[in-house]
Amino acid sequence: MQWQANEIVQTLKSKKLRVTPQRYAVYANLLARHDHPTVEQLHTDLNKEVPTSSQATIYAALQALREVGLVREVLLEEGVSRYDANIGLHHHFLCTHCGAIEDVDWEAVQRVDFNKLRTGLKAEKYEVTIKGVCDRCQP
Amino acid sequence: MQWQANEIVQTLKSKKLRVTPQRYAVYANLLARHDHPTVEQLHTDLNKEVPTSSQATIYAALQALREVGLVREVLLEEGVSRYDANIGLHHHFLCTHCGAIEDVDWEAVQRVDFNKLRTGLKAEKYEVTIKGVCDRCQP
DNA sequence: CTTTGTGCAAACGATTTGCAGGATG
DNA sequence: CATCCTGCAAATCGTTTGCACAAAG
Repeated sequence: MQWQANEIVQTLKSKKLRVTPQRYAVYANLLARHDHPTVEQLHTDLNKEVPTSSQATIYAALQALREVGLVREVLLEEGVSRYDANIGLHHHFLCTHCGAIEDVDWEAVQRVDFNKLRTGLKAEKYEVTIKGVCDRCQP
Repeated sequence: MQWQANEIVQTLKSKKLRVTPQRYAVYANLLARHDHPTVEQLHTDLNKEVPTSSQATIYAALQALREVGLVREVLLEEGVSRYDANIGLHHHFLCTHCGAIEDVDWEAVQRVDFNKLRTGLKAEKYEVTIKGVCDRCQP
């Protein structure tokens, strides 16, 4: 998926978010990568060439983006919050060896039914987390 | 599942863990409840009547229990580590309204196959996280 | 008695907050 | 030009660590 600057700006505006360079940078970066970076990774990456955003601002940007549903938080490992601009339904694969996280297409996993979920629980959505070993970590 | 003091002691010994009152208390408490408490909840609960364990000790106990596989960490919500002495395979239900977490029997969910997992990924295990509303939070 | 665990307090790291100045619409 | 954002530094919160003493086997 390739995104153009203009689309990104329009998307932000459509959510009534002010388009600041920092916010744009955070969102564009998240759209461009697929490894669910942490705040620290974002911070390092964004400031690689030229300083663009402080940590606090990245946190604020992520929060704003999360509130309007453009970004989601991914919690798979202890003590690490990762962020994902892939909003569509998908599952996750976590390499237990190197910690890499990868999106898994929704269609790559059969649809799950909850046969005997206790009555009283109203399920709304679900997600499958698959753990295993990625190719780079295999013998 | 009702556990007797002796079983608990034997289980700990079988894992070569020294049986201290604090460790025993943490593990017995986790076995007795099913709400995946946080460290803070454990700390409060254990010291309700009589002070038994400091926070640091609870952390240490949980780590020891986790290393031998008697306890697992459950990560479903932001910034909260929960602990679970239910070691068997099971899924989780998370109430999006009140945050309650509930175990879901492995058999309550059909078995999941990964039809088109990218070649190169070797899946070892999986878990389904279901989000929705529990009965206490329904209108 | 040797080894390991406990508890306190200090240290730590990720995230949040207060606030003054700056940019956006 | 009113509103919202940024960046800095200080504050906060969960978790970890160092160390002296105590307990387990």
